[in-house]
Amino acid sequence: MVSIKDLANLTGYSVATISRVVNNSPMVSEKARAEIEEAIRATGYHPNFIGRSLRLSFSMKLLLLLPTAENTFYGDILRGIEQSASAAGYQVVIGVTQNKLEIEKKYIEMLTSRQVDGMIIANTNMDKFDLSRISESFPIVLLAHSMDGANVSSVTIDNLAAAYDATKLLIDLGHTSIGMLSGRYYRNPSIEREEGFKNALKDAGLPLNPSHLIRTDYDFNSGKLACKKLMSGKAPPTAIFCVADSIAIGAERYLLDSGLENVVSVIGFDNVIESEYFYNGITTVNQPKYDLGKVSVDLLLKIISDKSAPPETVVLPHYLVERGSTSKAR
Amino acid sequence: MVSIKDLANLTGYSVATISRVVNNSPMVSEKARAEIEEAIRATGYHPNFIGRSLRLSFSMKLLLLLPTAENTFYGDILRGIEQSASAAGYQVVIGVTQNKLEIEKKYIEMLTSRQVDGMIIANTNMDKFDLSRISESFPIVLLAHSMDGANVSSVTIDNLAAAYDATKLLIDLGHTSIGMLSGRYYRNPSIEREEGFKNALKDAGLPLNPSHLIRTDYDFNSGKLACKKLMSGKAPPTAIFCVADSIAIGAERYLLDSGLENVVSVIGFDNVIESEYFYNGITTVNQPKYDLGKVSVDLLLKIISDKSAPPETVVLPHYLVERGSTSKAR
DNA sequence: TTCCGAAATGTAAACGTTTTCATTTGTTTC
DNA sequence: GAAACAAATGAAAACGTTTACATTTCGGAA
Repeated sequence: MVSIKDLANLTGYSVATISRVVNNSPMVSEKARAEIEEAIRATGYHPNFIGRSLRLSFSMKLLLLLPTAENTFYGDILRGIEQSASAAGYQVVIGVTQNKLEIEKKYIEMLTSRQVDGMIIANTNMDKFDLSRISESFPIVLLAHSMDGANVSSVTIDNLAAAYDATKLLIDLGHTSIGMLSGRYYRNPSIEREEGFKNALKDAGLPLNPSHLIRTDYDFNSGKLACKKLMSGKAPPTAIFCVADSIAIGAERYLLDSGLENVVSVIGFDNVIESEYFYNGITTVNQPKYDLGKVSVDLLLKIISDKSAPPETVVLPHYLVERGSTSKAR
Repeated sequence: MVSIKDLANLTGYSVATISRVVNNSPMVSEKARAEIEEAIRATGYHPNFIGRSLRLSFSMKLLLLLPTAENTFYGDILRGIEQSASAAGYQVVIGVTQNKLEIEKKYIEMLTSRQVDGMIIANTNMDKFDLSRISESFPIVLLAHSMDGANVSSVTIDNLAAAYDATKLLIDLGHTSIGMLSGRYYRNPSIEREEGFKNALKDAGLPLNPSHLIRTDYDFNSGKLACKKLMSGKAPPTAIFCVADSIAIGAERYLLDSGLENVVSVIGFDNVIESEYFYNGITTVNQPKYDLGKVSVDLLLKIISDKSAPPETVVLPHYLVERGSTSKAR
């Protein structure tokens, strides 16, 4: 592989001058520049980024940690992230953890071993202690969720309020028996959304039947099964708040298959593209996905440039999107 | 940041011995190992991967280039890729190009600048010349598509045959007026699928109405609009072959909205999860997504370990999945 | 011509590793 | 106690950059 040293030997200039040409420094004569550029072309030289990173001690790379690549929720987020990152000259690399702590730790090493300058975490299996410790030494930002008691920056919506609003919509439609399909892992943002759900019921003076709260995985099939379980109980609810659109779609699918789609209302969360086109549409809570991504990067870059800045939480607005999956109780 | 040198000063051992401990070399006394490990714990030392990469001249990282992060098609693929890669001790980083050549080139630099050891490309805007040139010097594999005339390895299904089979299914159902929604960018795999489509029509002695072939983007809304256009012509087809499930779902949505779902059959391509649950299901061509990913990595690693190996094309089997979106012509 | 200042170029160290080769230390054998 | 050998350790170079500082070159002014 041809290096700066080879170009130096080839052209008779020193490595310093070659480096200056490569980096467009003005301090080099036209003659030298021309000769060296010609040599670069002739040899097919490419600067070695590893050598550069080592010398400069930063990589201009950001790591985005995703639990899965199968959720369209992250598509828009990623666009926002890439927009902000590339505007600042950073490259984004993505790591998918499959929700496994061990894979997550592998990726964290990219941070600790200086392969990336900072990290955005979309979902973590670590606890608040791990997270706080990492955040002390390295720039990280939590995306679309937060962690109680952890000393770490995050960009999120107000999940509690959003879940409250969603549940309130069902209540306002006249429903009095309302169930919830929540996340299997008992952590944010599921915790907060359960909280908002329960608060809304309480404020309306409605009871929560314990068997009406089921925890499941964030995918279509799990949602379908969980809904089946919910509806097979002895006093099934007439409305269901789902912690994610993927679950809501699974639930609606079950209802459609059972001919219950007009009897039972379903509301989801996230406003992913499928919720728009599935059947008559899934009513849902919109998260500002693009902005969540964009703001995360902005915050991360701020932390990178000022390591001593205290952790900060940014809350972005949410809103309800009413579609065909919700209707008046009858 | 604490380095091996700091540990050397701290413990009194040389950097060589520290390095040996870090890398679990057996050539180090129990005493030294214990002392050094203690120092590592105390200082919170993490090996710097950049320094290591520079010295070793490989990064143990693979780059996966995706056109978008919004297609669930890539979820399974990624799982296959990660499975094979991590089994071999490699890490996978993902770059999303948004289908923009300039972003793609940025990521290609990660290869040429030695930040990754090899690259899997799921979709490219480069031409066969670019691709052949890169493939000459760096390990790359094309995933789920190939490029005619390019001297580059690829792992794919037989797109021509698959499209032929899909079209044949419609023909066997008695349809004689068949349209196609293809990809906007006239390149593989759209080209091959159009070819298979046309061949099937020809073999059945059916004419292709030129206005029945529409090229559009790979997403829901584009599919919906394209279908509308297709059905608004003066002699609309009774069956539609779509180059991707995302398009097929958009098309089926339009048909549902127009009350045509029982009149017009739709077949998609890829067998993504949504095609299973959308309405009565979308008939489609299954691609072995997990295996496509797995085999890509295996092939890439082979190329990495033997740079002089000639490019190779691996063809994996496909099959049809019949669901509710197709029915007998009437 | 000589001198001066600016512009161009070069030297060498540094970033954090790994590893070859040399050296030291420790153990065994006579 | 010396010789022989194995085990443990260390010194130093190398990977490919960038850059502070030193040196050379070049015009122009005196």
